[in-house]
Amino acid sequence: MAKVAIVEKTASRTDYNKEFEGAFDFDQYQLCSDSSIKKVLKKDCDISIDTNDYEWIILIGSEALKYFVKGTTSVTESSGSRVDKKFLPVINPSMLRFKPEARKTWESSKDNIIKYIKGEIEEVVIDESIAFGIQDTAECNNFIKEAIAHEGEFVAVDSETTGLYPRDGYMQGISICFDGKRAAYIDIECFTEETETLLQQLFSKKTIVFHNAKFDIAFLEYHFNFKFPKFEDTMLLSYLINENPGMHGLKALAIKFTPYGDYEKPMYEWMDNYRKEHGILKNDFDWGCIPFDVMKPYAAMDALCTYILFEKLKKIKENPKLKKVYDEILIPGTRFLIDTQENGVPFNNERLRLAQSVMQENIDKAIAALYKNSAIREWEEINGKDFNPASTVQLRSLLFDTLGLPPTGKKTGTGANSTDAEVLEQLAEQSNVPKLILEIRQRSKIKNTYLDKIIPQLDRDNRLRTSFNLHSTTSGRLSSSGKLNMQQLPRDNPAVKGCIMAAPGHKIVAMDLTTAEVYVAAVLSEDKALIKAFRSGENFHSAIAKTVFKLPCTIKEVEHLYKDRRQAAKAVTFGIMYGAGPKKISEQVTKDSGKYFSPQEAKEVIEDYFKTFHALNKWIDKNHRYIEQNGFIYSFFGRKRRLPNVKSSDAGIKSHSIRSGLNFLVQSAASDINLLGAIDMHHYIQANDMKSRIFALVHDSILAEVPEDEIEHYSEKLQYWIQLDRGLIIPGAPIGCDFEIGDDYSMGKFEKAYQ
DNA sequence: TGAACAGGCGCC
DNA sequence: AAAGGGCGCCTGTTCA
Repeated sequence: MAKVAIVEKTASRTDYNKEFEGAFDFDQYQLCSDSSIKKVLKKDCDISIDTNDYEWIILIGSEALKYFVKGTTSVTESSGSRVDKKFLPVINPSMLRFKPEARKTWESSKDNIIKYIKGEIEEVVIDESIAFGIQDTAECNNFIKEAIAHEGEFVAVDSETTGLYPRDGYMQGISICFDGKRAAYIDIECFTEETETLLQQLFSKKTIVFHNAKFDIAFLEYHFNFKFPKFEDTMLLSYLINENPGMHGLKALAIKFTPYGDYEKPMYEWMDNYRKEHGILKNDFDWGCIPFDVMKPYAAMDALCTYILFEKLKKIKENPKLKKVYDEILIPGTRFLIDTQENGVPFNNERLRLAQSVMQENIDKAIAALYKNSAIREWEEINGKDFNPASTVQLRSLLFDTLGLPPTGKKTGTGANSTDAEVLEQLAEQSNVPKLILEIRQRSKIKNTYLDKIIPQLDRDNRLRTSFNLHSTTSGRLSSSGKLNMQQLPRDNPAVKGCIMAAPGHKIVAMDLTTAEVYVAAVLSEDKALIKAFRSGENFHSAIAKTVFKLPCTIKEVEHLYKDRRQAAKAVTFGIMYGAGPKKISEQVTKDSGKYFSPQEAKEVIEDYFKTFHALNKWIDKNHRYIEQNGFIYSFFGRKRRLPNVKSSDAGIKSHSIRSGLNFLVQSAASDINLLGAIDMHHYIQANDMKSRIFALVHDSILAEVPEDEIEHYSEKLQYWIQLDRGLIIPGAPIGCDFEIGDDYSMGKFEKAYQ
């Protein structure tokens, strides 16, 4: 019998003692990385066990993993898989009480570990017979010919590049696997015209499987002009299986679904050594400097694993709803986003620089004003260093110690006195410091996060090409990241939006859906009163306020006669979509209206609201029950939201899950209306050879640069595709589309503010 | 030096 | 009894 040790950090051993009972003999060790705890529990601590004494060492929880296997962080990633020959990391079973969703991971990890120890899992060796390199043209072309001739329908392809965006790097090589048994990494250097012809034949004949197709196709199109009529994406399949972000990387999936585990580790070790030898910081590492021979096994393994993953993950397509999401949203969405990203966001360099210097001046002025307050110098003398307004720790001590302002009672997550915007506004009456800090924060945010970041990343044509992601939200919304998150540009301050300018002869056309999520709720709940509000064609929140409060005026008059009532109705409408309670709604209304609105008043309005929208209330209750009973729910367009935590014994976690599930129903369908409309419009643009270019999506809006003579055509067709009856529609009252058209995305506000 | 966390804040 | 959903990214701080 193998000699096994178990190492853990906490002292709760009962869980796994029971789980592993009888499977094998094992010794236990407690790991204490925290020195203060270590002293107290000295007797239990034995972190200096000799690993040579054991054939296997089970590591419970991330602390234990980190201690023995350097460079690892996430235990969920490798739970149940062998690491570094003899270590078997596994998630801590004590978390199951609070996180029942981890039950599956625990069970399969446990089974795996037992198999390893009983010798039922054989070690796989990665060598030339399965992962090899090609640097010779003839050999390369023969291999591609072999791939073309192979009977299989699928070919996995992966590319190695020196950058994340096609214009920021070049291609080093591509890996191909056509039988799931072996894969080749081909050096780009050996490509000839014939190679490219053969590759295009391959890409045209077969269905090409990528892991993150958006990335590979963008590179392969930009650098070679290859076309991919049929492709699949293992990352998107993984997303269908588990919509929670974070575990869709090839590495994590290979560990989970292939026998090859963390095969790239030696390459990262090579990189670490190389950086150490040459004194290169992590961020400055150039992927181009990895020699072909170092890269080849790992690059080839990427294609091999992608192939294996596809064979396993494609089973999710047996679920007809998810298959539909994949075929009709995710794959067409990939194609659409490649083009949208390639179009890029048109920036005006001069405006960016102007805005940048204006922001810097404002910051300098505010800092100068700040130093006129003697408290700052006092603080600096006490602490012996310069005051940094960006440090919350320093600000906290300045406000509450040096200045002696009374804390508002609002705390941060860790129990310290908060210094957020709300607190600073409250404190502004007693000192000029909070106001100045707010000003510095606001301008610095705009400068640091947007202007400073955009300028150096512009492409030669002054366009910014950033990423939109299909796989990183639980609701099916897109996310945006990379060079710039296009979904969080300041809305009211024109400094950034004003820098997005259409080329001469073009306009920026921004289409917004109006109250999309409420529209979805109205359709799904079939609430007659809510539907009537949409049918009225009048301002939605005014119509709602009139109905809820039975206001004795026309809908148009609500806006100025009953402003407060309208505000309350609006807050409740949105609050309900998020599952907010009276407390939150009272805070929201107080904030919006500037007048105190008590939780009791909020409670009464909510009651009135549900009395008016009775069917909506019933629909919400019905779905709450469904979510609680089943632990998952499907959206109108077939997306699935898994919520295993509805079974949690923690009431907070449980109710959070139920709120998420309900919000998912409206958020998901609303954003899919927008995405499907954009995809269809994009196809229409291509089919009709229009010159309009969609360059960004923001959840329920679509941004495009449109030639002046196409504006009417574009707007009319976009509205058509958005309002198309996809089954989610109020007959006679399609979802509202607002159009804004201007030379820049601030719609002229930039000029007024800065020029 | 790098990673993780904390606090904060931008958007829909 | 109380309960706001979904994101990404900045700077500062702390610790290994």
